[in-house]
Amino acid sequence: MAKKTLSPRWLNPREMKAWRAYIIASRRLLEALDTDLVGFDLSMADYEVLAQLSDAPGRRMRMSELAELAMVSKSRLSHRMKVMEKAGWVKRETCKEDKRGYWAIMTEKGWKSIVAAAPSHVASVRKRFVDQLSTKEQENIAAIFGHIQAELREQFKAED
Amino acid sequence: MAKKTLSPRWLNPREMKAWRAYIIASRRLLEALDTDLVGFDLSMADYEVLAQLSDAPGRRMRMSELAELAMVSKSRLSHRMKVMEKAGWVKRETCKEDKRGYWAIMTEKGWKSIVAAAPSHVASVRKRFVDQLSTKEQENIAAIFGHIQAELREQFKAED
DNA sequence: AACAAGTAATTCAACTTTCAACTAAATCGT
DNA sequence: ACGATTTAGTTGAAAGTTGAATTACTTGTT
Repeated sequence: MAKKTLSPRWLNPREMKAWRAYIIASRRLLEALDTDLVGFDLSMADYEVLAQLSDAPGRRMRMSELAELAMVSKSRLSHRMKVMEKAGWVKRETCKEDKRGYWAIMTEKGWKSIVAAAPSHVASVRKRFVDQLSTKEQENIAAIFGHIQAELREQFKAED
Repeated sequence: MAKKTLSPRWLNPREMKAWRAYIIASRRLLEALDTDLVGFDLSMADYEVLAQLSDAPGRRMRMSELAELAMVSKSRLSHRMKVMEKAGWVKRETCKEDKRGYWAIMTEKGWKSIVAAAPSHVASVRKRFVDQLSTKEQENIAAIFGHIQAELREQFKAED
């Protein structure tokens, strides 16, 4: 990868303001949302795993697919699943069609946990984020971050 | 703390789209920015610590203030400083005016490291975020996230 | 059929972060 | 000036995360 060393273009005040506002607010926001879940013994990451699993048909999903959807590494998912299995929220079953694999399965208890946590979590997301935005702003955010995400994928491809 | 259990207002499709786009893009973005720094042996968090320190007069700052500005816990800063001290990027000196405290001081080597990393980091922030936004969008982002941040502070106060 | 290459998932070891406990110094109230 | 409280910062242990190595199975090639 060739490195450009010539004259970096520093951020101008407007750019800096956008970047700092975004990064600082995001950190605080994520922090707050995580804190809001503490009472349910969940982190945002674990919530996401359970939420994805609860949406799957039969509330079961292959580990890899779950890792993908919940945006965590396979290794991390393995570790978290061990913890959540101990808590009785999920279990694992070997997969008959592909014996290398496992099904992650949400238990009744796990279902109850996520159902209990969801309203509070959604309320947090509303209060701290969604309800702070006008309709127009919501659409702008969706467009902007949709674009950034798409561009990241492109950039990733381009960098091999 | 009283808990509202009555009829949660789920997110409508527009709200959901904004929230998901934001949260997913943000994760990927932060991931990419961190990856971009790997070659400099820095994480975003460590970069932020060094950047803040390098901006301080005399490139020195009290630990607490540095923790505050870099948005990390005191404990975390202590641990990271130990690592960065071992790497020769910073050192600590007891504070004469307040003998409980310490000065975090950036070394010449640390200064060189951050100066070496900065152009690449700024280029990443540009390429992956800032340059993806129009002038108007930059202003919108600054306004929106400035507002969210302010509101978080309010909410925090209100919750004691 | 045999074997190389690829894939699913876990495990191990190193590292990072958190949380609570701790030390030492400063400040506050009386 | 005295004890009580607060503040600055560190520490150690536990929990979480990462990435490479590993195991076990599947797929593709000849």
